[in-house]
Amino acid sequence: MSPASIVDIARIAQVSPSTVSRALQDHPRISPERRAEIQRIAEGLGYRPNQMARGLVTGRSRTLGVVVTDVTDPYVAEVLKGAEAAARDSGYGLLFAMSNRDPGQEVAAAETLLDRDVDGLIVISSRVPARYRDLVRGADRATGDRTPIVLVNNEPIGPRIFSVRMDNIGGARTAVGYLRQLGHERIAFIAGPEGGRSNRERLTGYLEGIAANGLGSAPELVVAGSGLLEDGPHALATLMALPDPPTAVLCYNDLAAIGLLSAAARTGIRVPGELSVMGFDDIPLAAYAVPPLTTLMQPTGALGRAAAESCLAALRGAPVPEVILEGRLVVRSSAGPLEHEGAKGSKDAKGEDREGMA
Amino acid sequence: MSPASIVDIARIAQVSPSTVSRALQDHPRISPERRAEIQRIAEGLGYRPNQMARGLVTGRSRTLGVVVTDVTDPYVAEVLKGAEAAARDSGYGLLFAMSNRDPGQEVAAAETLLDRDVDGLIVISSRVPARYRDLVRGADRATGDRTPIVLVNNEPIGPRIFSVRMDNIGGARTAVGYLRQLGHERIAFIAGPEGGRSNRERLTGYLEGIAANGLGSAPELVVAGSGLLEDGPHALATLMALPDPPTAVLCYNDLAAIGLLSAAARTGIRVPGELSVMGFDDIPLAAYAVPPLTTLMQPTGALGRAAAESCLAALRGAPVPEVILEGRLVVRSSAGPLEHEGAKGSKDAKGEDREGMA
DNA sequence: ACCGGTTGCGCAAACGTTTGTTCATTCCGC
DNA sequence: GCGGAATGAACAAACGTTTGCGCAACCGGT
Repeated sequence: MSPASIVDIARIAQVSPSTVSRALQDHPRISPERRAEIQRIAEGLGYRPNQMARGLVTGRSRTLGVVVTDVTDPYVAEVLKGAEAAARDSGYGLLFAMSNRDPGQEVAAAETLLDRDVDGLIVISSRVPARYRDLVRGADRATGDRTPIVLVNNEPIGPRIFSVRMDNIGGARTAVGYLRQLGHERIAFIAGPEGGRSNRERLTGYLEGIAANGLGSAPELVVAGSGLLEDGPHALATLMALPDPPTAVLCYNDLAAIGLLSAAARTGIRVPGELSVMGFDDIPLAAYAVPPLTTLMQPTGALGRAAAESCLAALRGAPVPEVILEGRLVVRSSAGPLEHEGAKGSKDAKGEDREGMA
Repeated sequence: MSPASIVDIARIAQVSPSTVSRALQDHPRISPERRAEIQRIAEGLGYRPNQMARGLVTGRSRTLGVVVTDVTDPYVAEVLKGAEAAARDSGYGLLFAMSNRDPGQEVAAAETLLDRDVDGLIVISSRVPARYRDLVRGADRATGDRTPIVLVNNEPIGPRIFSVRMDNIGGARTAVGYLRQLGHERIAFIAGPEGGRSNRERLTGYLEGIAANGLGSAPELVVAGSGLLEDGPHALATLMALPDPPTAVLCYNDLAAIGLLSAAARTGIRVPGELSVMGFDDIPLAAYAVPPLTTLMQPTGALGRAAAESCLAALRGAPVPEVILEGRLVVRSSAGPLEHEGAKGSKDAKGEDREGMA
C-alpha cells in the first residue's frame, strides 16, 4: 500500500538499490538494457522518488521559498505568478509565506522557509532588506555557501544576495514628463508604503521630473499613502482642499490610482477633465478602470521570472547578473491635456487605448 | 559552518542524540535539569531541526499543498491568504502551484505537490474534481490512509476527499430576488468558466430565482463568459444588441462585473440608470468600482481558513465536517430601481454604501 | 596466455532525525 | 537491607536515497 521505493524495484529487477538509483538518473555506467528494464519497472510501479530521502542526502530540496507582503495585491500576485512559472520550468517547487506587510512577520516568514530547507529564497518588496544579510541559516552543505537570496525591488546588500528590480526613478520621471507635456504644471504625488524602497525611488523620480521640467516643487503636493485602494478618498480630499489644487496626480501604484478614481467619481470630480490621474504598474485592472488608467507599465511577470531564474543560476554556481528592467508608458484616458480656465466642463476624453510609446 | 545538528548538541551536553531529541520535544522521561540544559545549548547554537531528516522518519512534512487556477485572480488570492494564515497558525507551510486554468496542468501540479510529500492537498476551484479520486499517490505511512484532499468549491467525491464551499445557489437566488425587488423583470446572467461547478450552481440559482419571482426565463439572457475582466465588452455588446435588452444583469463574479462596468462607461451606458449590474464575491475592488458594485459577498478568507483547517483536522484523524458557508448581499450603487420609460435620464444613484442586510 | 584498462554492478556509508527497547540507577515499602 | 517498581538515559534500527569505492568480468593488444 505504501508507495513503491527504490528497493522494491531493486528486488523485482534482481539488482541492488544503487543500481536502480543510477539507472534512474541515466548514469553512464549502467548498461542500456538494464537501464531500460529498470525504468520500465519503475514506470509500471508508478515509482516516485521520496524527495525527503533524496534531499537528506543531497542537501537540496528542489524548492524555492518566496516571501511576499500580501498575495492579495495584484502586483504581488503577478510577480509570484512569473516566479512560479520559471521555477516549475526547472522542476522546482515554490514554498510561500506572507508577511502581511509587517516587518516582524516578514523575518519570521523567511525563517520558516529557511527552516524548511528551501534551496533559495525570493523576497518580494522587503521592508527590511538589511535583515537578510544576517540570516545565517541554511548554508549549502556541499559548497559551504549560504543559501542564495533574491530581493525583488531592493538592492543587493551582501554576499549571495541578489537583486531584481525595475527602474522606478526613470519610470516616475517619464510619467511626470508625460503629464508636463499635456500641459500640467501642478502635479501631485501620492506616496506609497513608508520605508519601502520603491516608494523612495518613485518619489525621487517624481521630484527629479518636477525639477527637470522646470516646475517648482511644492511640499504640499506630496501626500502620504500606503499603496492601497483605501488611499484614494483621503488623498483626494487632501489635495482638493488645497488653496491651489493640482491638475494632475501621479500615484504610487495602480491600486491607489483606482482608489482615487473611485473617490473622484463619488465626489463628482471629472477625470481627466478636472484632474488627470496616473498610476504605476499597469496591473490588469488598469485597463478596465473608469476611465481606463494611464499608467507606467512595469514588466511584472518578467520580474518574477527573473527572480526565480537568478536564484536558480546562483544555485548552479553560475554568475548572477543584477537585473534592472525598464518600464513603459501606457497611455489610456485617465490623464488628459490641461483644461484652461476658460475651457472647463468638456466631457471626459474617451478615445481608445493607445498603448505602446516606449 | 554547516548548521548545528542534534549530535553536535549531544556531544556538548555529554548525552546521546536520542536524549537530545527527546529533550527538545519535552518528552516526560527526561529530567527537568537535563532538558533545560539541552534546550539552552540548542538555543545557543541556533539549532534548527532538519525537516527533511525529521520528515523522512515521521513521514510528515508539515507542509500542505495548494493548487490554484491563477493567483492573479483576486478571489483566489483571497482564499489563498486565508489558507496560509490558518496553516501558519498550526506551524504548517504552504507549497503552491498554479494550473493556469488548464485541467492538464492542474493534475500535473497536484502530482508535483504530492511528490514533494505534502501532508495534505487543497485544491481551489478544480476543473476536474473527479480526477482526485484516483490520485493514488502519497499514502500515510503510519495509518495507511491516503493523503487528505480538500476541494474548495467542489463536492467531496471520494474517500478522504473533503469539501469546503459556499452556497452558490442560494446566493444567486438572493441576488436575483434583490434585482426583482428593485423592479427589474428582464435580468440577464453572464456565465463563468464552462464546466466549473460554481458556474453551474450560480446559473442554477439564477434560474431558480427567475422562476421563483414569476419571471419567464429567456435563453438569450444567459450569455457565455469566463469570469474575467475581458468578458465585459463582449457580454455587454451581446446583451444590448438584443431586441429587448435586459435592465439588469447578474455576473458570474465581480471581475466580470467590473469589466462590464468599464465597457458600459466607454459606450456611454449609464449604470445603474440604464442597466443595473451585480457582481458576485465582493472582492476588495468591488467597493472601489465606478460605480461601487452591488454584489453578493462570499466569505473568501473564511473559506481558505476552513480549507486548511479541514485538512489539518483530517491529518489529526479528527472528523471533518462538510463546510458550506453562506454569502450575504452587499448593497452599493451599481444596481438601482428600474426606471420606467418616462423617467429616463436621471443621474447615477450615488448614496453611500449600505452594506449588511444579511 | 598475461596484463592494463574498461565496463557493469554491488557494498556500505552517510544524510539527521525519531522511537522502541534495553539497561542501569534510584527509590519505595516491607 | 531486599525485591520490585519507577525513573532516566543510552543503544540501535529505521526512514529512502545517493555516491565513493571495491571487485569481478571482459576486452583488446602484445
